[in-house]
Amino acid sequence: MDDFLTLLVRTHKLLQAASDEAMNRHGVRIGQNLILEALWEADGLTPGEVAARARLPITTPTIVNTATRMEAAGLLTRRRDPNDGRLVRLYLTDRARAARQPIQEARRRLEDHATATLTDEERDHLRTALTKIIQRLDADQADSNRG
Amino acid sequence: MDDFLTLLVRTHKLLQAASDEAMNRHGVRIGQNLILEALWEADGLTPGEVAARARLPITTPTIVNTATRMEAAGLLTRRRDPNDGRLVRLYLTDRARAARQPIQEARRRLEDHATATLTDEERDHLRTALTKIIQRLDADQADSNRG
DNA sequence: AGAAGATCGTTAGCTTGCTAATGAGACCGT
DNA sequence: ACGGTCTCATTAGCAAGCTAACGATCTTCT
Repeated sequence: MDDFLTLLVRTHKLLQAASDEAMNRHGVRIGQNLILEALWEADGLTPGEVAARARLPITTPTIVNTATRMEAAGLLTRRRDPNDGRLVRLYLTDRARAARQPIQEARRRLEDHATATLTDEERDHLRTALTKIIQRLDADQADSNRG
Repeated sequence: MDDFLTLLVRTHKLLQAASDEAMNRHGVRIGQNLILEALWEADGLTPGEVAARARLPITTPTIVNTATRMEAAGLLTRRRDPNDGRLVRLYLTDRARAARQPIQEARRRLEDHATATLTDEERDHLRTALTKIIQRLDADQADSNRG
């Protein structure tokens, strides 16, 4: 009988691998997804804005490094903000915009596939449990940040 | 309302961070845990054996690289097998053996803490759901490995 | 106006994971 | 006995994440 930590890490690893494989077929790596999602919603954000608006906590240096790889892959371009020389704005290329539908579709299908053997009730329970754990651990972090 | 993939990645990230912090207090990093667990059970395994017996799938190069860091940190020593020159055996130091109880205890406490706001029933549901997902995705992998 | 401070992106350097390529050693068949 | 093959650990090189340090630019205060 495995402990919960192990089950969760195992699930995460399998899902990340499957996500990466699915996205690869559209010329995108798993680590680029958060940036794509943010820029699909609002093109021309700065790295700091992407980090702040991403659906998951991510640091600015990670955005910058990933953006560099995406630039090399022809997925986005960097342009200096004309009004504030400190800022750099990230703009998606046509290729990155075209990948939106297929990638979102692929991720939705993966999620459905992974949870296909669960009942609706089990899916609900799963979301509830994960949400509770996140709230609990987030609260700890807030505490430690307050010192 | 977040999708399941996001909830799971978020949970994983928080738990990994908390695990790493807990283990740091005993001079061990999160990535070293799988090797420690394997060698606590059976000291003197080879990198390949550690990879095969670890509680989670992990590749041999990852074992080798992590073992190098652990050697530098004084957690283990490498010794060539006298009967087979290809093999390298990994032996824990006293320090690594002494860390066993506190680390296992810390991980157990973390797991209890993270799931403290769940009912027993919710915990059961969670394990069931994760197990089902793992089985599902493992089956896919087996398929693709068969070609 | 000019210095001090705040706010950016970036770089440096680390850990953890992967796949593919290397090289040393054991084994097997002739 | 020795050439080919198989089996190991290791190395090389990449992606993705982090914290800390750096350097450029804005802002603010006197």
